[in-house]
Amino acid sequence: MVTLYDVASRAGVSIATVSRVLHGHGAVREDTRVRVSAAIEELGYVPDGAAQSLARNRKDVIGLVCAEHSGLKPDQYDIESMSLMFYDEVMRGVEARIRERNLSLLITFLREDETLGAPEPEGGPVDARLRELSGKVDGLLIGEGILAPHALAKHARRMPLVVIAGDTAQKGTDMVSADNGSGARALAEHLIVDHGKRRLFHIDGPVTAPDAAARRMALQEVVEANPGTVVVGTYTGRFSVASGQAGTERLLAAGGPLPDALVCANDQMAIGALHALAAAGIRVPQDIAIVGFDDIFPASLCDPPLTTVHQPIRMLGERACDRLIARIADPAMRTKLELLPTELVLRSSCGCPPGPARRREIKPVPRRKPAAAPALAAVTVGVGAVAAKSPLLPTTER
Amino acid sequence: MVTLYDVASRAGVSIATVSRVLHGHGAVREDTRVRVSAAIEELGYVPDGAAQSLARNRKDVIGLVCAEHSGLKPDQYDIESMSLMFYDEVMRGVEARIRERNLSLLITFLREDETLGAPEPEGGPVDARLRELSGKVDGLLIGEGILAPHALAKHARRMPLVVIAGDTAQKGTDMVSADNGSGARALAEHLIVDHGKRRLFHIDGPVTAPDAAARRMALQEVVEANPGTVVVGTYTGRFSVASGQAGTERLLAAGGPLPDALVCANDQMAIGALHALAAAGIRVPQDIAIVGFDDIFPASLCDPPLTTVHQPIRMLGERACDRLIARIADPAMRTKLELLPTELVLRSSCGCPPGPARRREIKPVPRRKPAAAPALAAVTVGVGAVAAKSPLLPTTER
DNA sequence: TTGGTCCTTGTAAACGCTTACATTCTCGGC
DNA sequence: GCCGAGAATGTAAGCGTTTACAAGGACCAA
Repeated sequence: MVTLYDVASRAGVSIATVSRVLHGHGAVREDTRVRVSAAIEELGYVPDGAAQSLARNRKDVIGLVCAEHSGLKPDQYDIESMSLMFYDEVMRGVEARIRERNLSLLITFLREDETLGAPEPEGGPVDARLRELSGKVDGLLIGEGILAPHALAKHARRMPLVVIAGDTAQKGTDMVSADNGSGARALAEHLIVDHGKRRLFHIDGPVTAPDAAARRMALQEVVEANPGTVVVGTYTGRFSVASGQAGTERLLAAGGPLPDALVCANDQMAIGALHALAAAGIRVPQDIAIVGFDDIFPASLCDPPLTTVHQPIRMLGERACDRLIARIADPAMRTKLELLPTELVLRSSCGCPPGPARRREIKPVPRRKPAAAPALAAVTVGVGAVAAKSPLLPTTER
Repeated sequence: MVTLYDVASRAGVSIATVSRVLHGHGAVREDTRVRVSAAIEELGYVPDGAAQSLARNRKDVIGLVCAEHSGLKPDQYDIESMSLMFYDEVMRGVEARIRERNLSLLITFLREDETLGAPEPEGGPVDARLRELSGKVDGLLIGEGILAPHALAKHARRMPLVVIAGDTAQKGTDMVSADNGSGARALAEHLIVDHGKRRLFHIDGPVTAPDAAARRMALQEVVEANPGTVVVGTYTGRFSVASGQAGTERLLAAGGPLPDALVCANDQMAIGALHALAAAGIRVPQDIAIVGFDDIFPASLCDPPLTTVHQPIRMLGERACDRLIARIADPAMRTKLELLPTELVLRSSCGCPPGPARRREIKPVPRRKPAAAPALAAVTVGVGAVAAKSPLLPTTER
């Protein structure tokens, strides 16, 4: 291994001078600079990152912890796992920011079976992995649902940490999330106001999922705000295609008049519903409208293409990264919850005319203040520039 | 920051003892061990990764360098960029291996505009990024086409390095790649032998792409080996949906009898071809058969579902990682090119009956020895276990 | 008791870098 | 030719670990 000493002795200077040349810091005479540069080049010297970190007292590395589906074999890499793309895109957002600042990105996947279930006991495997990780980074970005709140808080006390797409009710931790509530609200209003749908059937997500909760609450608010509108039934699915299909089959089996629209808590379940309806010979959107949520890639491919809500996933990564870097710089900064605006994507499954998708920016709607959480340090709703320039539900062709 | 010294003084021992407890190395009396563990826990001590790396003289980190498409905005995250999933899946393979050995994974994306074009001058941006990276890792995994061969060789001399899916003609560097040749050969044989197609039209990839070259060569060999079979025309596309569509439109515009089949160098172009044919009212596979390559996710969704060749992408990551770890352990090891077997995925676009995809393992076919490269250090073709148990083109239902 | 073994623990020297501070040059003004 | 100010360079003290080696204790046999 080539070290500073090797370069120094080759160039006939001290290691301090080599270091100065390397970073262009102190003043170095031009001819020495040239001599040293030559030595560096000839020896192929590359500074040792570990030694630099130690001496500078910072690692210039930030860690990203993603939740990975468990036991997924390569050939099962199907629509269910498309949600994997969530972290892939988050990662790209993070990486873009990281790079601008000359930092590095350390990635860890946590398997589903490691992360779910009861709050992990102290010293469990996830806890241990996280500890080890934290010795190698300046700060941590953690995806939703990876750690139980108390464990999260514990780690956050020890090191800079930002949660991505977490439970927005949780306080005292930096968090960046998509504005599920406003998205779901806009979607419901589109169905009810624009398309005059009155009788809705709700294919809900799991009760444990915080984003499902936000979407559910928004739907209810819109329904309440529009007299004559009613949720004729709810099926609690598991965010999978199969459960969307099952829920729809059960709805059909129950008989009675069809509802006007099926509101699905995510795209996968909407796709499942589409399958079930097609099998029953029911036409979408003529006989019944369907909407999803998330705008996963296949949403634009199915028949009819799905009206849904797009999440700014990559931006989630960027913002979370910005926040983390800010916190590393100032550990005393107040914690914040930042909600990013979503976007309505109108395709034809809701009854809109076929053709290219139309997109609507969604103006963030201040959430009902959660009764039990008045002490939230700060809430940033939406993002200045984007929110400011968008009037309520403008339609923009792209 | 809590250090070894803090723990040591709290437990009333020396730092050496704390270190021993931490790693369970030397003998430590039970009661001291307990005392030290308690101190560690109470103080929330986490060893500093940089200091450990420095003292141990290894980083326990490996780097993965991926090529990212440039200027891709979030809402353009469409089928063209599905190839991004390539690295996402490679990454998961790598991560799986990394984790088993308690290493960490450092990720860097290189943008297309940084990586393409003429061999980069010394000290260019990519070179600089790579240098910096290499100070932080024990070894590097580099994706195809990121560095010009000579630059690659230069870096490989300086540190352990394995190329993923690179130009298989290049020698002297460790490389793990999918067996494009055997895959393309099997696909062509399926069309010609099993379906009796005789007149093929080839929608080829860019001349600069090494995998396109491998596929092209295999197609030609199969055609030559089957008298009466002919490639009636070739269109050189750019691996995009649009170019597949354009190539097909040009074929149709030329008039004359339709060929029996369209052999596309990747799935994206096959999908473009499908669009063009549908627009012209030509039925697939009744009027013409189509096959793609890569088995990207949407290949199973289009109409008709695409017959194609599946690449073991995740395994690519795993093998490359294994190889890298081996090289780190033994830098003097001979370099190897490892080709992983591909898999034929039979759906209905080739004329096979509709229904669930059938998959065929592909027995690796030794490649024609490239005339100009006899000095290849070693060639491993296929993978022992898989290759051994599969007779020529067995059909396996899954 | 004494000497010799183990077992346990402590001491101190790396590891390769950054950087505060000390030292040596260089050079213009007198 | 000398002085002083700045510029250029060198010296050395960390940074937080690991680990070779030394040293101290406990215990047993003689």
